[in-house]
Amino acid sequence: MTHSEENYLKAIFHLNKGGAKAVSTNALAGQMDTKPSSVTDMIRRLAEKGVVHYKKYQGVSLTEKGSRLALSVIRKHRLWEVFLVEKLSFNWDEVHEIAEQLEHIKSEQLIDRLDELLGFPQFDPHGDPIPTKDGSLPSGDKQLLSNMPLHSKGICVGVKDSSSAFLKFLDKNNIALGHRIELLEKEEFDNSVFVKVNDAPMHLSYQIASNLYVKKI
Amino acid sequence: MTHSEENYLKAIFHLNKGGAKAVSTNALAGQMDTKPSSVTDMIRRLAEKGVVHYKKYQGVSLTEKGSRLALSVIRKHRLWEVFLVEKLSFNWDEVHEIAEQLEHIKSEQLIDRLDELLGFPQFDPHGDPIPTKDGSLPSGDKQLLSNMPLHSKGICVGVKDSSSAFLKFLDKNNIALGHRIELLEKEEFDNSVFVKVNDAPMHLSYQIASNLYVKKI
DNA sequence: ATTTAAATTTAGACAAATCTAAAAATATGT
DNA sequence: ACATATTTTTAGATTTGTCTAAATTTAAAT
Repeated sequence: MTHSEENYLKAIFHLNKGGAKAVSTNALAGQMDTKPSSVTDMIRRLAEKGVVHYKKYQGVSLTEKGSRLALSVIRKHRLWEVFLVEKLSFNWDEVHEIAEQLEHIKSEQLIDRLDELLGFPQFDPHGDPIPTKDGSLPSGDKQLLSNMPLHSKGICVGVKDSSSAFLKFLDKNNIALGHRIELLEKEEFDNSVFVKVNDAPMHLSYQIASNLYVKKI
Repeated sequence: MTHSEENYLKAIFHLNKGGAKAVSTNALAGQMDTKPSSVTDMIRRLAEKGVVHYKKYQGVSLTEKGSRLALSVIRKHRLWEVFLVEKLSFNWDEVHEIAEQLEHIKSEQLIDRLDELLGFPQFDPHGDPIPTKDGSLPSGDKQLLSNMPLHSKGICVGVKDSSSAFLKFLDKNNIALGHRIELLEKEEFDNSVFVKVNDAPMHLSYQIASNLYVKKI
């Protein structure tokens, strides 16, 4: 697979997430920032390689093989994003462009060991789930409080940092597994959040919010 | 610069190392594992971009600009090799192919931070010097004690850390500029080294060894 | 120095990935 | 349902990087 082919597979995968029906040529052209005619050409090549289903005028969708490939590229992208943030101190909003390049590096072993170095993370810095080696996505309904959309509600289901200092803090502030959490406001400046925990309003630092897993309801 | 163009610059740089005269089309074709006619085409493109000097039938050499670019690619290659060995536990003989890909990733910031993460190494896992950000190659004969090959001998010529604490330590242990140093053994576990300083055997921590410059003899 | 050999360049072609402009198929509105 | 609008595909051209085969230039040898 060339870089460009991998990017098309990724785009088809993302556009297909919502509905189960085929992706239109125009939609794909929009996503790829290219012209519909170019998309048609590329789709034909991809169909010949057996990674997409394609019938003229009927849109395109991934085959089993194409889906595996797309997930593998997405896995690489998100693992590299974690690396950039965790190991090289990039901000979560600076890493996308670099990861777009790194995701095309070809070495199974490299990715396995990167995964290990990072402690087998389940989510990338944007809160998106990282596909596993065998191609399954961890359920999206569990995510870090810091990654939840504004005004969403959920149930506290876990912690990322399980140090006793952190758990003690949660205890002191009456935050526990099973408690309801509502995200009221996000502070741009320091990424801290205003929440209600079981109707008790409180202000949590980014430190805290980025270590609490919440299941959306 | 495209990946291919960067690879040509690198190849020209390496073939030029020995003699000062221009690199022949055939030699370059050999290095790049391609045909001489392809090389001619590429050289013309590179000349138009002002990164090589080229006169028909007279061979090719790097301009100032081309040399800077080549060194930058080599720097990336060698830093990634250090990363693969130090952080991902690859063997030194497994990293070349992967580094060939990683060296083309475009981000100044990425390389600067990688350099920092690795502790500003001067040599790659094969012992080749890593060009600095400003494009100078550390001379092969001065290097950190911690980077010296086993059983090599040298003269202490400088320190990296020049804090008084460190200098006091050297004084107390009778290590000074001009003293002979022989590297007897390296401890895998903590990277400490066993050395003889002017025939006096001693055991130095990695802390120490990675702050002492030695000139090979 | 003249011929032969080797190195280098040109000419023409091809695959990948893109574009523009025009044609064909599908969808939409009343 | 029929005309019109939208979407999609085709046709032909371009760029990058490569190739083969032929022509040209430089080097070598007797």
